[in-house]
Amino acid sequence: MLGRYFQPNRCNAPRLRPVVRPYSTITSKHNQKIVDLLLKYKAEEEQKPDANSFKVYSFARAIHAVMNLNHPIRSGTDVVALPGIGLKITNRINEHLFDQYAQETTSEAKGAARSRFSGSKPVLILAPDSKVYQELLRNRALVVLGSVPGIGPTTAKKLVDAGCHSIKDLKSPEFSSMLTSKQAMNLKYMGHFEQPINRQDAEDVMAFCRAGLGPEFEITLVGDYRRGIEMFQEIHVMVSHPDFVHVPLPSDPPHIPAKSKTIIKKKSGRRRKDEEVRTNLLHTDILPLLQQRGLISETLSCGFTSWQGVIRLPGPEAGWGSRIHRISAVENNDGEYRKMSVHLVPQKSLGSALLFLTGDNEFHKDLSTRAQKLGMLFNQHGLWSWNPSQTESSPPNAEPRSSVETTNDGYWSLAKSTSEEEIFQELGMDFVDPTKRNFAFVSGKRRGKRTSSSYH
DNA sequence: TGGCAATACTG
DNA sequence: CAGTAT
DNA sequence: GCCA
Repeated sequence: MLGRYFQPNRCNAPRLRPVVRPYSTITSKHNQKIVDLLLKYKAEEEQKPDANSFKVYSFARAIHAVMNLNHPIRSGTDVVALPGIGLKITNRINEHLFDQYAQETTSEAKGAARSRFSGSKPVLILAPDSKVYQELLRNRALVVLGSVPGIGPTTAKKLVDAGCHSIKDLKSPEFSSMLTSKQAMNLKYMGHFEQPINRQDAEDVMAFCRAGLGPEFEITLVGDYRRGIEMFQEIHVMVSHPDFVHVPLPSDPPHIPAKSKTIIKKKSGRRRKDEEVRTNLLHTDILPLLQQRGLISETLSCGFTSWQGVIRLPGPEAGWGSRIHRISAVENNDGEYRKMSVHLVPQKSLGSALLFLTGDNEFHKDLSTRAQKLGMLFNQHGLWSWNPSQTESSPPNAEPRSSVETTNDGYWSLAKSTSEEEIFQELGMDFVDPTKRNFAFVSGKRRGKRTSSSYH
């Protein structure tokens, strides 16, 4: 499973017969056009290199359902209740019907007589005030509004019932006031976030940050970029500075509760956190600078050492323009906008943070598991060793001063954290190139790639 | 959110 | 014919 | 893709 064996080119498949279509001679008395439409979608899915066979089958089922109809489909309501036809196909059929209707009305306008007599197929004519046409309009509006991220079927229905029928309508204050702040933001940046980010975009952003923050800040592109991915959805940046040195201890005291003893919850240190939020370089320097220089456009969430939000792509250095120009561009929502995150990391934790922020998820989970098996703990701040309580006479020279009052059973001490190499070494692994940090590697490392076939 | 079908090929 | 790959 |  998991598409490990997919063949990029079907022409290489050795024993593939000419594509067998269950319905090679498909005719429908009343809905030929719609059957053709669905056949086209089915074929499209089949062509894709990573085709989903269940999806293909679903189209086949839908085609079958339509074929069995003994009356023409006029709108989605004729078809939505049919087994095997769900929301997406209903919407596609509606779209098709609407287009067909528009086409026919224009040809009617050109010459009523001609279209009346030359059309060999039954012509679908709908009065603009007919119930069926209203239904098509409503469904079309539901689809359009539902295409805004964060607006689902429920909100879409509310909006349509309130008289909102298009994205343009939605942007008027009357309707945009019905949106949550998140929905409003997704509307504002519609068409931006779906757009892929390429490596050059990310490099431009990094260059812009470097120019804006000054030489003492060390800036690294992490996430998908560092794993060598060509196109991705979000830019992740790691920032460090010699003045930012705070390395928090793991908050969960014991790593493996051999016996589920009383769970110790220490909520001390709150005041500290508030204090740090104010003095943190992220809040005092990085974010204000990036904002003033016209990069940051929106803040989605802002935590202690990390920020996530929306930026305006600055483009290559030659096209950065003036600060004023960029600021006004952001104000007018001009330019290209993408999601970005910034993580402020102490230099001491550079290696573990790099590992943590580069990912991917599976790889990083694997590291955590390996650490656990060694009785250690891996997080973005470091690889930690657990030192059992020093009731015995072995107070290690690590850094017991930072043990705080976590528990009486022992304390965490930082084993390795400054470079990826030393962390790999400590975990007993060879260095893994960032481009190899993915599920395939993790699973391949565990056991040689075997087929699932095994006899018994 | 995750399970899902049909069939040609293999031995 | 059943298991498997697609 | 659909559906429970």
